[in-house]
Order: sequence, then C-alpha cells, then structure tokens
Amino acid sequence: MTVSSRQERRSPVMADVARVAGVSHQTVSRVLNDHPNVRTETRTRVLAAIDQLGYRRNLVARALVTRHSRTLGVVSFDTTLYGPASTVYGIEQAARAAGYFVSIVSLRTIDRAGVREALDYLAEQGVDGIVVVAPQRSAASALADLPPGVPAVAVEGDHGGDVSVVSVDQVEGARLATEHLLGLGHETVWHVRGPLDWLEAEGRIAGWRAALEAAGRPVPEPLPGDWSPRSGYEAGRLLARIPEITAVFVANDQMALGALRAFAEAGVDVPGRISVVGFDDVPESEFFSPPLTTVRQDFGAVGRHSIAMLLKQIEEGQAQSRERFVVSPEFKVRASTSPARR
Amino acid sequence: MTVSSRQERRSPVMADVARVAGVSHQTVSRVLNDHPNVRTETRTRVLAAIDQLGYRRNLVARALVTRHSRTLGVVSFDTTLYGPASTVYGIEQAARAAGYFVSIVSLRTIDRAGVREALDYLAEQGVDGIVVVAPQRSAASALADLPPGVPAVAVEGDHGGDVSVVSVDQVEGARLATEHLLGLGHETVWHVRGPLDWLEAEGRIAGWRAALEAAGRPVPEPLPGDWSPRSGYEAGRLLARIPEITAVFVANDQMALGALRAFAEAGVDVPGRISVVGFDDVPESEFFSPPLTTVRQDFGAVGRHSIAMLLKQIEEGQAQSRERFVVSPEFKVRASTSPARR
DNA sequence: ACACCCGTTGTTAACGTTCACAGTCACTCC
DNA sequence: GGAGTGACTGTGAACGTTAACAACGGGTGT
Repeated sequence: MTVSSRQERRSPVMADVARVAGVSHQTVSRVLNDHPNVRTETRTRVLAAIDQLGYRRNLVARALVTRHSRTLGVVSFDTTLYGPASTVYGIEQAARAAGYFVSIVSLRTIDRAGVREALDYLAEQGVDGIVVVAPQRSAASALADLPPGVPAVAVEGDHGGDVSVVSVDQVEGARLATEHLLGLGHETVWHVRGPLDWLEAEGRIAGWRAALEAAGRPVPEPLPGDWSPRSGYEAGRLLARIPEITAVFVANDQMALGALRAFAEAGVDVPGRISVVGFDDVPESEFFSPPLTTVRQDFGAVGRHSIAMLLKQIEEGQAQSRERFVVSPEFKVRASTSPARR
Repeated sequence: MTVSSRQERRSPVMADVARVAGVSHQTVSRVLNDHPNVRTETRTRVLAAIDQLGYRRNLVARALVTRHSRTLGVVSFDTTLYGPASTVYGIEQAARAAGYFVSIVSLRTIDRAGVREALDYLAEQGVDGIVVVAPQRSAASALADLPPGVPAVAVEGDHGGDVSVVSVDQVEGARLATEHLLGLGHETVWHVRGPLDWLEAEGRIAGWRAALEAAGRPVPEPLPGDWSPRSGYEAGRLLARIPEITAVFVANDQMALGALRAFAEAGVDVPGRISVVGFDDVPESEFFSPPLTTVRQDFGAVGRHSIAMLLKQIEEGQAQSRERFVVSPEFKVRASTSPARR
C-alpha cells in the first residue's frame, strides 16, 4: 500500500466549476474577476458551484497569462534587528493593504554575490517589483546588477545609482542629537559609531561631525561599535576612564544600553557626569536606566513610502526611475541628558 | 510619447534560447535542470546562448506544470517583537537552505477571519507548505480551517488539533525560573504574566504555579501584563509597594526591563531587596541594570525544526500529520537574582 | 422592417514550462 | 549481419488561467 495509492483527487479547476454551474469556464473566470457583464442569476449559480466544489483559483496559472504575480520581493539583512524588522513589517503591511503579497529573502551575509543571487531568484519567481533593504555599502553597490526591467526601490541604500531610494535622514538625526548636547553647554560630544560599511553609521558620523565643526568644537576620534550592546559596553568602559568627557552620542539604542551598563559599573552617573543620546527609539529605551534621550526613526513611514513608490513605478510601467524620499527623524528628550556641570 | 511606446522587448523564453543554440526547447530545459544525458558540447552551446540572451527561466510556468512552487508560506503576527521576528528569521534561513523560498503574511490583528484569509491566499498562491506562527489561542484555533491537502506546521500553537507542532517548553522554562528563586531561599515568587490569550503566557503561568504548589508555597495572584515594557513598569510600581515581596518571575524580558525601571525609581534594590527573573534572553538583557537572569528560548532551533517537519510532510506526500517537537529552554543566571535576605 | 447596438455568453488561442514518448545514431553482442 | 542497448535529441501535449473575438438575442431608433 504505497502513499500514492491513497485517494488523492485532483483539486477542482475552473472547468469543473463550469460543468457544475452549466456555463463555460470563461464565465466562471468573469465571476471570479468581478466582470460587470454577468447576469446576477448566472453569478449566483457559479458561486454556488464554487462553494459546492470547494474550488480555489490557481494564481500560478493566472500569473502565467497575465504576467503579473501580485507579489513583491523583499531583500533584507538580519531581520532580527529592530530596524530591519520594523522596516520589513512596514513594507509587508503596506503591500498587503495594496493587494500585494510579499516574498522575503533574508541574507545573513552581506556579500554582493548573495544579493545578486537573491535578486535573480526573485526575478525568476516573477515578482512585480523588488524592495531592497540595503543599509550596507556593499549591499547598496550590489544594486547595480538589479535585473533590468523589474521595478525596484532601495531602502536606506543611497549609493547614488539609478534606483529610487527611501531613507531616514541620518545626518539630520545625528545633527539634532549633537546640537542638543551642545545646547546643554557641553564643550564637545564624543561618538560611538556603528560599523563603517553601514551607510547609516556613516551618515550619523557625518551629522555629528558637521554639528561639532559648525560650533567650532574639537572633534574627538569616534569609538568603534558594531550595533551590539556588547560593543557599546566596551566603548562605555573606555569613555568612563576619561574624566573630561561629559557627553556621548551613541549610534544606536542597543549600544547606548551597553554604555549605560558600563557607566553604572564604573560608578559614572548618567546624566550627572555624562549625558548620553542614542538613536532609533526602540520600545525599550524609554525604560532604560535612565530613560534614554534618542532619535526616533519612523520605520513604518519608510515601509509605506517605499511601497507607494514601487507601486507607482509598476503602474506607470516604468522600471527603475530614480526618485528620492527622505523621512525626517524626530528627537526625543528623556532623562539621560542634562546641562553640563560647570 | 507615451510610456508604452518605449522599446519594451519581451524577455527571452526557452524557445529563443533553443533557436540561438540550434537545439530544441526541451534540450534547453534539460540543461537547466541538470539532466544527465546531454552532450557536453551541446550543454556549453546552450549555456552560451542563455548567457548571450540574458535568459532567465520563468518559475511561474514551471510551477504550473510541476505543481510545485518551491515556496513555503508563513503566517505570523507582529514580526516587530523579538520572539516572532527571530522565529520567522529562523524559518526563512532553514527554508532557503533547503532550496525553498518564503512568502510571508504578517497579521496585525489576530482574529480568526484574518488567519483564514491569509491561509486561503497562500493556498491560492500554490505554496508547497505552510508554517503558522500562532502563539495566541484565537490563532491556534483558526488552524482548524487550514486548506485541506496542504502540508502545514504550527509553531507555538499547540491547540490539540490535527496539525504538527513545534514549540518551546514554556512550562519547563517557568518551572526552572521559579525553582531557581525558591532554591535561593525565597518564601514565594510573584508573577507578572503575559496577555491571557497567548498560549505562551498560559504555559508560563502553569509552570510557575506548578513549581510553587510542588514546594507547598502560597500562590499569589499574577499581575497582568501585555508583553510591553510599559506594562512591566506598571506592575513593578505595584510590586515595589509591597514590602514582603522578595522575588518576581516576569513573563518576558521587555516587561522585566520595565519592572527594573520601576524598582529603580522606587529605590528598591535589585537583587538586594527583590530578585527578578525574565524570559526570552533578548540580546539586551545581559546589559540591563542589573544584568537579567532569564530563560533562553532557541528560536533558531524552532525555525529549523518546523521546516524539517514540513519538508518531511511534503516529501512523503502526506498532508498534515500530527507530530510534536518540543525545544527545551535554557536557564541563564545573571545578576538580578540573589539569596533571600533573612 | 431594417440596421444597429449592447448585454451576455461561448470558443479558441495564447502564456512558458515540463512530461511522455518517439526517434536517431553508434556501438556491442551473439 | 541483425537485433538489442544506451546515449542523446526532438515532437506534441499537457498544466489552468485570461485575452480576443465571435455569436446570439432583445431592444431602439429611423
């Protein structure tokens, strides 16, 4: 008794529905696609047949003939991180609201070959458009070999190429953070940066530096970090040893948490002795000790705008325009910053 | 000059490749599918033609005839939370390692109709199998109307129905946490629970209660929470007011963070006056103040096992078996717990 | 009374691939 | 020398849907 000998009735197709309803398969198709010119009585008969047979339309066959899959592809990295996870979530919600499905490829390594492969796969799969969440320089450059003819949008990956981009203004966010600290009377602001191949890390460094230079302040060497709480912790241990430091801008909230921990261990009071600003506004940061002053990024807006842009490209039939949309960050003052002591 | 007037050459198909290479379309197909019986010289000729034309195979057409899309569907909830995000990531990685793509539907509301709709969509789309991340009671019950004939696995959704399930042993994790605290000499352990419609919240309550009862200790009323740091904060404010409390088991790390914050504000020392245990071991918890003792869930393992189970169902052609696989949690002792004071 | 139009339905041909089967050719074996 | 075998290739028919067009019947206007 093999498995295949089991009753395995083929699931019903349009022709089956048509036979039961006593119409042609084309009429069934018309009912399914809400075509206007179908008599109400015919329509109900068809719907009854569909119900009776448990018919489900085959979107694969439909995609073959219409050349539209109503599926969008998303390429992303480590969707465990809050930023990418929120962005992908925003994308998915916006896509589904517009009647599209989402096929996701999460890369764990960020080499160009991996991105290329993912893009190829999505293209073969026949997606109607692609969103690439490409916050790293290497990934952004891989956008160069996007399959031609497929509408695409990059998120956080402004590499200056030929593809539309939606991003949060990192430079502006970093500037807000730095100016806030300078405005509190701090002589200068130190920085714990993200990994250098991330465009966001680079933008935050640039904004921080620009603000310091505009105020004529010394620009300390940034401390290295890799977004992880541990790297923030290690940077914090270094910073705690230098007495003249009174203000730090940390490139994300997770590292800021690590730094806060290091300061607590070293007996360095925040914000009494050192003021700390983070970036992202993760849901936890309001409950850090002390609650973290930070820069909020609206990932949901990023997702929505990227989908809006992509759908526009799809509908207008023009693959790969090169628009730009920048979402402004919002500054959130909490308890981890205070005026400089004299 | 309309958009459509633009040069829009139809992308090449197998027949085009065949013509260029001077073979039949079937030979091209054979080359593409690594069929053994193709002469090397023919193969190279075909590959050259593919390269020259920039041919890309159409997986939609292939799926139509083979009845396999090599795509798996995933239904999940709020992939912004660490747990679901990590699980989905694990699923995606495991699926791609096995040569499958992943189509994701993230529901924001958890009503049965929504789940049903998502499942229908995935079925129409022709996925080869479905993973439902269904940590809520309502979602788990929606599994009852899974499309018949489609292999499926539920994650964290043991509703006792006819579908295979992979989950982390929540009861065991909660028991470990509670016994750890009792072992430190605490008279009893209070609990901040998750939302009641989550199976995980329920399991953690059950494990906590069982451990207390086994030790013959009083079982206090659990405090309500919704997984958010804020709800943990509010529970913490209540707990801080009751002097005789010395130990709390909080149902996840985010709420534990909120509780720690409330304790800090109230001047309650952790672990000096109150010991705190969390659940999840999010990457941040090692850097809370103090570093959090917690229960680690291996979400990656959950993802891998769910895919392994699903692929087994697919290959054996048997839709919807009812296996169970339970991943054991791991206890992580850090600095938020200490022996009870006398 | 005729042509015409419009709403409704059916018929046939795609879409681009794989499957099943049938060839062709060179070689081996008796 | 003929049959048999195996490697390689080609031909035609699916897969299940939508697009394009044709056909039918009952108005409506002249």
